[in-house]
Amino acid sequence: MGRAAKTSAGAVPEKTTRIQEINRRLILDAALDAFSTYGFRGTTIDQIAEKAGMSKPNLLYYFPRKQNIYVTLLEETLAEWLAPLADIDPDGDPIEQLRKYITLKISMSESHPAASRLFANEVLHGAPAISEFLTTHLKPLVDEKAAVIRRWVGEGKLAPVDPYHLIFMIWATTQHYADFDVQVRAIMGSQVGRPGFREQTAQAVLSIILNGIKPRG
Amino acid sequence: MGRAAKTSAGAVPEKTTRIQEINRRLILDAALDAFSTYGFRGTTIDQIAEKAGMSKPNLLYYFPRKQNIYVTLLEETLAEWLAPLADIDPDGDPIEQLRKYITLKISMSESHPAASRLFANEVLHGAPAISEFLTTHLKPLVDEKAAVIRRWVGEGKLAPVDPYHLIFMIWATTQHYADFDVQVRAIMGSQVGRPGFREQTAQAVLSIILNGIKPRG
DNA sequence: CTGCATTTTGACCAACTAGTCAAGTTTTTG
DNA sequence: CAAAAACTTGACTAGTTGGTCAAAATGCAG
Repeated sequence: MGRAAKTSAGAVPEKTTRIQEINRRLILDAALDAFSTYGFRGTTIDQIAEKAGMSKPNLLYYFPRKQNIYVTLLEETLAEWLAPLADIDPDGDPIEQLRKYITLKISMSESHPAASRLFANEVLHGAPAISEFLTTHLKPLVDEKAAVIRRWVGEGKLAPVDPYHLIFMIWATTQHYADFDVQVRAIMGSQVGRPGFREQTAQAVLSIILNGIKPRG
Repeated sequence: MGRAAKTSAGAVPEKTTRIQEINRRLILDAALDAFSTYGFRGTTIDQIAEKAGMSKPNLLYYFPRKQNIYVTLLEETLAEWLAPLADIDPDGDPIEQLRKYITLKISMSESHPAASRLFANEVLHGAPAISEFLTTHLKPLVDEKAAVIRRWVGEGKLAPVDPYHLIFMIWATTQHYADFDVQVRAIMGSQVGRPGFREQTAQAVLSIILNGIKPRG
């Protein structure tokens, strides 16, 4: 499931024209919006086509299957999503590195909420299109960084904590603000939109997690 | 959207027969399974009927609309889901109360993962069926408990922390294990099924959060 | 400006799906 | 045990939706 023959970086790139570039982008942007809101099944090709400002057959000229659009979006998102984790420097100061990581994740959650929801929805439904990616790309990267964190713990630079659960906690907490936005808004009301809300969030999250993993006498 | 005329506790209860009780339960159990896996749009009435072991018209005899099943499930889930929060004792020991709350939430996430995913999916898609519930029931309860936590902070029994963000962090972290189960399994592999995994999870989560909010000298 | 390649779309179709209906079967009740 | 009430279902319908197709419009290289 989820093989994107035409769109993946397979074999011959086939020259892309100017029009192709523009229209693919229009479609992908419209589709991200729709998929992240209504899910894969809940989104119709007509919806995407209308948002993208073109006819359905025209859209299908660029992406012959609905699945293709979806998979392309996930592929585009995943690399970007993982970059901050990869950037954790094993030789840096542990608390500082994790502070940077958490801050970046919260920032991404605010600037790309649709991407976060697209991914959340996919995983929530069993990751049919990306389960392979999870084991072949995500797991190795997490294993690598978990080893770094474990070393930091061994060196007494962090309180004894399971690195995997720490990473999950960071993911869960930061993505929560994008994925459960409606709930956050229902509870915190107008505060959410206000400038400085992200800083306040970052401050609270950092305060709890960083104090929670600081080495203890 | 989402008025469940026949199934809500509205007006006359109308005597329910033995058969009704059995079949409604069969339907709801089958539907929870399906909705939590495939989402509302991704689930067909035929699917639910087959899982429940009855014909589609028969299912529709008990729940005239697909929406009714969905809303009934959400209503059933929400009350149960909120109970642990309501149980936080304002007169208890802060750390102990929060330990109990987190432990209970992790336990629920493991024992009712489908319910957690049903709810996550609903909120992720903008909570069309329960946005009213969020503001009329959830918000007041959270406000109440947030006030308690704020008082604890004021009394120096907890480190200065925003109560709302603390609650969000607890929700996000505990529900993560149900909602992102596939991802957790892809990364932690066989460990997840093993006995004692829940205890290990609880230990890690409690360690970070409780140390993160312990009053600091 | 001409001929070929690319792009665009109206009209259409087959598959699917929520919900209906009338006619049967089973259960309950007096 | 007979009549009424409750339950069950095969066959059907109307609406939706992913995808096709052939023909028209547009862009572009020489």
